[in-house]
Amino acid sequence: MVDDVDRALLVLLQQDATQSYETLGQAVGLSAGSAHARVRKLRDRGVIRRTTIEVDPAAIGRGVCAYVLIKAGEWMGDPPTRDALLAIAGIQEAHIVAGAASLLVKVRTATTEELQATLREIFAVEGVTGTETVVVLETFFEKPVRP
Amino acid sequence: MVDDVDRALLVLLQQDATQSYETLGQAVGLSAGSAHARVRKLRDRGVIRRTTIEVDPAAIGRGVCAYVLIKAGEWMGDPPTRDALLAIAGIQEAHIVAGAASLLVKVRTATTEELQATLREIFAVEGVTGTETVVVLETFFEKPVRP
DNA sequence: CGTGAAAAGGATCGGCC
DNA sequence: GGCCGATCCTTTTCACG
Repeated sequence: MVDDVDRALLVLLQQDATQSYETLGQAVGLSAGSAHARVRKLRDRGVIRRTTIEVDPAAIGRGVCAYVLIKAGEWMGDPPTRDALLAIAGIQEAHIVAGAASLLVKVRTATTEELQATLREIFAVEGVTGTETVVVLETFFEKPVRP
Repeated sequence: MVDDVDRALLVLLQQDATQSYETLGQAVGLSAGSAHARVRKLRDRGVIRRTTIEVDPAAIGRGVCAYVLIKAGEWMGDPPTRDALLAIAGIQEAHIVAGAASLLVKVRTATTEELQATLREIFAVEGVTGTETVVVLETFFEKPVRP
């Protein structure tokens, strides 16, 4: 389904999605046309979800990062909960998790005041009985995925 | 430093970094050339860190996702710790955090057995006195950052 | 699946407002 | 800063192995 050449292409594109198919092809021992065909198929199959840019959070007023574990008194894995969390601007990711907490969300804000406001919003969501916040002081690293 | 037009460009590029500067320019009311100049400057200033692809984790054998809170008996915010964590294949992100735990890492593996192996590797790192693992059952959503 | 080459469309640069 | 226009390069497609 995804062979070694595909994996190599994925790694290269994760590093830099602006390089030409010519360059890409040379790196994996293929012609530009073939490299292109491979990548198109990866896109069509959904292996490549999209091409994006990585933005420096601090440069756009999102310098504060925290993970919030959310405890619930009821099942919160349904669309209404999802929509309520989606509507909170400070929340960037939301996951249903196993363990003492029901949900884990990643929050990014400009200031700690905004973080506080976001926590208030989280508490206002139906079913939330408690939160535990882990504030990120520094990000050590973020590796691209190795396929 | 980053005005409204820049912010609009960042949002558009996060959604789809493959669109032409012509399209981009029309969306923000600029010519293709000017849109291009804006984006280049955003790159040069480091606001745009890089252009990447988003890969479906399940498609490349990374279907299992977990967050691990790491407790330490000593300060673990120095390069040696960083390097030790970098060397662990299953770890995708590592953050220094405030709270009961010292570090928070994001782990992605193909299977729960591999997750277990990764936890073993984490315990082998100098200074680690305990871990608390939060397994992700389902990802609700991952929003692009709104500048 | 791969290749090579032609056609179409963008990226990029310089001169100018 | 932004616009326009002219190259140059890439993406994209196609007939063929």
